[in-house]
Amino acid sequence: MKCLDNFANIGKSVIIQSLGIQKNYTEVIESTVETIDYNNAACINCKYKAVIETFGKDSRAYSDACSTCEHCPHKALAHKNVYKKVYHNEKNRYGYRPMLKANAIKLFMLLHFYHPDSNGIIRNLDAGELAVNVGCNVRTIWNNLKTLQEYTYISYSKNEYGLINILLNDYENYYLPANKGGRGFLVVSKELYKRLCNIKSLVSLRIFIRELLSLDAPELKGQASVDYKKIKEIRNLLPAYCKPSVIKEKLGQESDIFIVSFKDDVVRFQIDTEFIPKNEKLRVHDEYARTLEKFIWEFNQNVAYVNSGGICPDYLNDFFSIKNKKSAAPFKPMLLTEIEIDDLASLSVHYSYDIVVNALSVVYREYYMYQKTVNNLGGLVSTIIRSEFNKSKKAA
DNA sequence: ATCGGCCCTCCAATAGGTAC
DNA sequence: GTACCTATTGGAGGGCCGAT
Repeated sequence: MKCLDNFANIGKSVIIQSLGIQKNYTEVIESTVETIDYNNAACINCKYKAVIETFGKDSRAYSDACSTCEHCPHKALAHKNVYKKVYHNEKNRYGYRPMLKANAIKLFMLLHFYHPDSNGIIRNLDAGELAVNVGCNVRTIWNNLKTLQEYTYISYSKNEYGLINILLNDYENYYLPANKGGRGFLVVSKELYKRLCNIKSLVSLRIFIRELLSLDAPELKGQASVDYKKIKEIRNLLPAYCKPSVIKEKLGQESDIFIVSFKDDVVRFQIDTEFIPKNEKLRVHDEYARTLEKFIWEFNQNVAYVNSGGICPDYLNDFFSIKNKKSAAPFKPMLLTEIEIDDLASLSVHYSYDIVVNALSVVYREYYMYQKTVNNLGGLVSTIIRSEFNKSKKAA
């Protein structure tokens, strides 16, 4: 029985594709800005007011007058409401793949818990075990693997022992920064996943996972536990047959993730505090800190062994590389402070654990091996990560 | 391979909203 | 009020999906 990770990172783009792309819609965002009030007594006979009223906005006179007014001691400010129309087109933003059925969604999410490597490859999965975790028949697993491959979510093959090897097609994009086309990822704990698996209806699953994404939106900083949605907004996320009555019926069913209530055409979602995205991230942070400590400890255990000619285990290859041997200096242990571990754990939540450990190996080879002091390990590691992203973009 | 159930489409009836 | 249009609802039925 392969062990599931306690947490999985799942790309937001692929989640949204699997749930179905939202219909295009426009949103009017209202905000207030402070502007200079020219009805103010001091302005009435002012030259600059006259200039602003007379000259075009692209003229020199106009812009000079504006900057004069900006610094005028007599100016009075007024609040003005501005409306901005924002167009939403998810197909452009997230890309398109055919949407999935409930068991396919569950299977796809489950795969992320089998610690894919940095290329998104997972080896030697047992179909029967997947079936137990999804809560379906083995044949359903095989059928859905086929579907997932057909829809280009994954590639897979069966080896001579009947075990499955998987490639998560978009995995590398999950961790790209926004300016490189990354759309971020959702942190899902094993416990949350299990509860999602308890949701039988496809419509409910779509609504609730969308709600998890909403609560993870950057403007909420992932802290909110309550969200309101109009039935109409929910309809936009669903196939056309999902009339308000259908939605209400599906949301009426028990859920152990959200408490749902209605008022007129507004639905109130309240998430179990345990599963607030922010809390999921706090817990995964603690887990990464523990894992890093263990990693450093194991690493140091290997230093003496490798120095005396022992062969290092595969997962430490990046640290004990042949390149280092040429320097003839013996390998040195790594001693990290609690704060440094904490910083690295935070970066792992942001960029993924593997990427951080890989960057740490760069620090080891280029700094620690030469006894160079590192004042701000977190800063250095994130600089290395960002430059890696830039490199990979040039290569592509 | 087959069968049942659920997802989804289609359609008609009704309710609600707006212009005259 | 009437005419017209849109939104919503419920139901019938097709067909695909998932389970055996």
